[in-house]
Amino acid sequence: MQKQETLTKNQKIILDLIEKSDQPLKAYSILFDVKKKGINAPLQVYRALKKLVKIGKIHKIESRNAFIACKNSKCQIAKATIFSICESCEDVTEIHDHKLSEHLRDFKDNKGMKYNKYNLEFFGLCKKCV
Amino acid sequence: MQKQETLTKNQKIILDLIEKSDQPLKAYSILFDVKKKGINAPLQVYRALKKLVKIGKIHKIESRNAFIACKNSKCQIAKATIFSICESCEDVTEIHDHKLSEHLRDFKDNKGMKYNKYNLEFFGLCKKCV
DNA sequence: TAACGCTGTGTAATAATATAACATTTATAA
DNA sequence: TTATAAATGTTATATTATTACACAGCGTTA
Ligand SMILES: [Zn+2]
Ligand SMILES: [Zn+2]
Ligand SMILES: [Zn+2]
Ligand SMILES: [Zn+2]
Repeated sequence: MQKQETLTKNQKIILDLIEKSDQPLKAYSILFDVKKKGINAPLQVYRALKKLVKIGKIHKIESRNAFIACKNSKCQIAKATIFSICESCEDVTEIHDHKLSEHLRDFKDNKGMKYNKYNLEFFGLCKKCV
Repeated sequence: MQKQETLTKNQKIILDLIEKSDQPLKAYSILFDVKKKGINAPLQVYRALKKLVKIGKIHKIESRNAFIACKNSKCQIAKATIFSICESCEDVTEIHDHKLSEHLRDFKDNKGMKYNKYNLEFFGLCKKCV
C-alpha cells in the first residue's frame, strides 16, 4: 500500500490547475491564474510546486522551467522521468518505455557513483510539425 | 573532415575560462571573471555561451543552469549528452557510454516523433559523498 | 497541560537567470 | 564592390527563484 499524501489547500489549487492542462505550465503563469483563489506571491507557488514535485504529482521540465502533471501512477516517485519535447510547437509528452526505463535504471558508470534519480529529455519535431 | 569553427575574441575568452574549470560555471560567475578582459554585460556572455553550445564546445547542465566544457571530440555536435551529477558536492561528469548512447540514439516512441537531440542527467552521490 | 518539532502560511524584499531593442562594426560571400 | 550574415557594445527590462521573518496548525511526548 502506498501512503496517500494529504495535500494542503494551496497545493490542491495548484495541482488542480496543472492537471487541467495537458501541457507544462510556468510558475508565473500559474501564479497569475491562482491569484483569484487568494494565492498572491511567487513563493506560495514555488513552495507548492516543490512539494508536488517531491511527491511525484508533477514533474519539472528542466529545459523549459515548466511543470507538467504526471499521469503515470508508477512514476510517482519522481525519480525516473523521460520526456519528448517538440522544438517547434513546444508540445511535451511524458514517455513510458519499459525497455528504456530498465536500461536507464540499470545503468552503472565506471566511477562508483550511486544513482537515485534521472531525467531524460528528447528534442525533435512532432508529427504535426515535421 | 570536420569544419573547424573560428571563434571570435569574446567566444575564445569565455571558452578558455570554461575549459580551465573541470566543473560547470554559471553565467554570472563567468561574467564576473571576464570583466577584467573587457566583457561587461550579461548579454555578451550569453551570446558567446549560445554559440559555444551550438558548436558543441560546451554543454548546458539544464538542471543547474550552468555550462561545462566538452572533452569529447565525438559529441561536438551537441546533440547527445549524458551527465552524472552528485547532489551533495555538485560534481558533474560527462558520461560516454557506447551502449547507452546507442540505445538512446535508436529510441523510437509510438507517436511518430522525429528526434534530433537528447539530454540525460543522472543524479546521485559520488564515491566521496556516499 | 505545556513544550517541542515539523510543516505550512503570508508578506516583503531581493537574488539569480536570461532576453529585447537599438546602433554599430566586422567577417564572409556573391 | 555590394550585400548579407554574424558579432559587438550598451542600456534597459523580463523572467525565474530564493531569503528572511513572524506566525499558525498539528501530532508527539514530557
Ligand atoms: Zn511521471
Ligand atoms: Zn510540434
Ligand atoms: Zn560532450
Ligand atoms: Zn559528491
